[in-house]
Amino acid sequence: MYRSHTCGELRAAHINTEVTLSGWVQKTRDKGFIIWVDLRDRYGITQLVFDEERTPKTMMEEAQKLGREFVIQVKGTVIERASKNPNIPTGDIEILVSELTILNPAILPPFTIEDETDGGEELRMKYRYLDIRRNPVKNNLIFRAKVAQEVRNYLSKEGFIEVETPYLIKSTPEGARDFVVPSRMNAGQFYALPQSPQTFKQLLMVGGMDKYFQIVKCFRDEDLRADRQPEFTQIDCEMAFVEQDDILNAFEGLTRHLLKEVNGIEVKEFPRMLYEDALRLYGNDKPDIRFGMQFGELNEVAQHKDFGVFNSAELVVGIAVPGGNAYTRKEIDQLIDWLKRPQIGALGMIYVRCNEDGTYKSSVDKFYDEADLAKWAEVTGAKAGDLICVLSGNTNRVRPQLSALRMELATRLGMRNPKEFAPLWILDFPLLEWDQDTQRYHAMHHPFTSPKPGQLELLKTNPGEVKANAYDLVLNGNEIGGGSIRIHDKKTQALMFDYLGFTPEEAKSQFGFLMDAFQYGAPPHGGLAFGLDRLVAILGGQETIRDFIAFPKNNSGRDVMIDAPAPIDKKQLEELNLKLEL
RNA sequence: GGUCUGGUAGUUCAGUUGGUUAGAAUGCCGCCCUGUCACGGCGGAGGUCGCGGGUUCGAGUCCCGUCCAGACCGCCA
Repeated sequence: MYRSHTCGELRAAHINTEVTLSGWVQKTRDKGFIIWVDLRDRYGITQLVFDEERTPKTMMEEAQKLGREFVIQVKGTVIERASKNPNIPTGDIEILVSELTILNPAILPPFTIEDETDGGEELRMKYRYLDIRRNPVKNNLIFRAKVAQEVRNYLSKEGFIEVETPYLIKSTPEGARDFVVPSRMNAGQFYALPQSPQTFKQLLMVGGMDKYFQIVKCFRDEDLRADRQPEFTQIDCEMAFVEQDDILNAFEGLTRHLLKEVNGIEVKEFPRMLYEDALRLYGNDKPDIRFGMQFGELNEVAQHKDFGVFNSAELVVGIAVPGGNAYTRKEIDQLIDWLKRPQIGALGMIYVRCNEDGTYKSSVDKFYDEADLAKWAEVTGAKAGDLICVLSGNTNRVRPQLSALRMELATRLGMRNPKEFAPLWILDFPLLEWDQDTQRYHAMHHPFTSPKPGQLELLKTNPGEVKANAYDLVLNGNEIGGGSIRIHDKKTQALMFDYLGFTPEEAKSQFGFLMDAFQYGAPPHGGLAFGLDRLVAILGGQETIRDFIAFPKNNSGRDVMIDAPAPIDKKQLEELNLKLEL
């Protein structure tokens, strides 16, 4: 028996108990006459004690040699500490060791195994197994397991069946780049790893599994971000015989369950906002509504004077920054520089100071008088002491720019409290999106999304106007889930592929199996998928998803621990009928 | 594909206008220490300044190239 207790559970009540503990040496404090060893495992830290009076000399010497991260086993007696440590749960007791076994010595770790480690990102990833011993990472993984467990609890209770779908599937040109796997038995042919189990879950609906879910890995061969990994996990869900409201209610229920069970927070009914309103009021389709600073469109109150910049703009729009009047000229200039960086790309910014005495001072006083500026303040909701920031130009460019400014300022003002949760449904996404590169429409969500009832005809005349039965769940400015009511009849699906520029042959070869299935009695269905990594990070109050993934990839898509990807040898290439040209 | 930031001791970082022997903290090693828990004290070891080239009497420092890491834009149905 390696252990009778964990390193986190012994208390004053256990005093005089004989125990066996195993774990890692966190730290030794050698005072000469007495040696303390902090023994650590997943559950906590328990202090071991060796001293001149009570410990045999040979064991004393052995204890002196213990190094950080040695794996040891001890037998001993729980005793009361002479001086207690109120900072840890086991701080009232210590173990007077009677037997010490070194199960495995350890070389020095390249960084300290502590909450505030001295290790940089790269080292931590290379020695991820050491990083996982640290509380912040360990707790994140435990937190993730808790979320996944609660997802299963809730959905199972609601009658959902977890079904696994294949990872080796077929490449399709729509959407993200596929990860591709060569087939040895079928020379010159390739599987693709799924970007999502989309078509399979729809086929499960045709198969009569009317409530399906799966916690599943998905793969997209695109560049990474702090919140984007090439392989990531979705909570993938689908239901048959449902309308949009049924789906929204079902997964609002799941989200509310998670917030309650995981974060201990009760949230009221989630607000619902139309896509076009989100763009108009917040400049993007995933607004953070923990704070205000809504957009005020100023065309009507700013395009009647001789200011050419505004007059020629498609959109003049501003936000009121609470307390922003306190910014110095220099700070405002820095803000403008921030906006002008290529990543944001704004051409400039007009600002209005809302003085405490009710007067206004703007960077465009030459063109606008107090009455004009008062109207701007009214439209943007600016109060005395605020700063109105105004951008103008092409609507599709200005909205994201002002949105970036809104988020940046809210972050600086501490208005994005990670302990606060503001979920929000975004509804009625456009079905199609114009793609400049290919000069055609492509599906904004995916090609299986159904148009709003009665809008099919509009596809022929105004494709960009067609709204979809598509919805996103947004939490604190992050898209945590998205889905749609699907097309479930062959005719409509064929029509969609046609509008998306597929020839009937292409549609048949790529998605024939789906359209075939639709002929055999496909029920109306729809669903949604949550990004689990991101959801867990947000529920955990953090920005980056990497520390909620046990073994994440770095910025270049590499696993620096196992050093993957890596070349394969000639024999493997030959078996796969592959030749490299490098 | 692009923009920006960084790469100096095991680790995290500092290093001035280019100028003698490249520093600090922490970790590590040794000795000491009668209740530590961020233990303390004394001493010690530890460096291809990412790599390659250039400018210069002289380069960690300036220039060019390159590699690596991070953040972002494009991309992510």
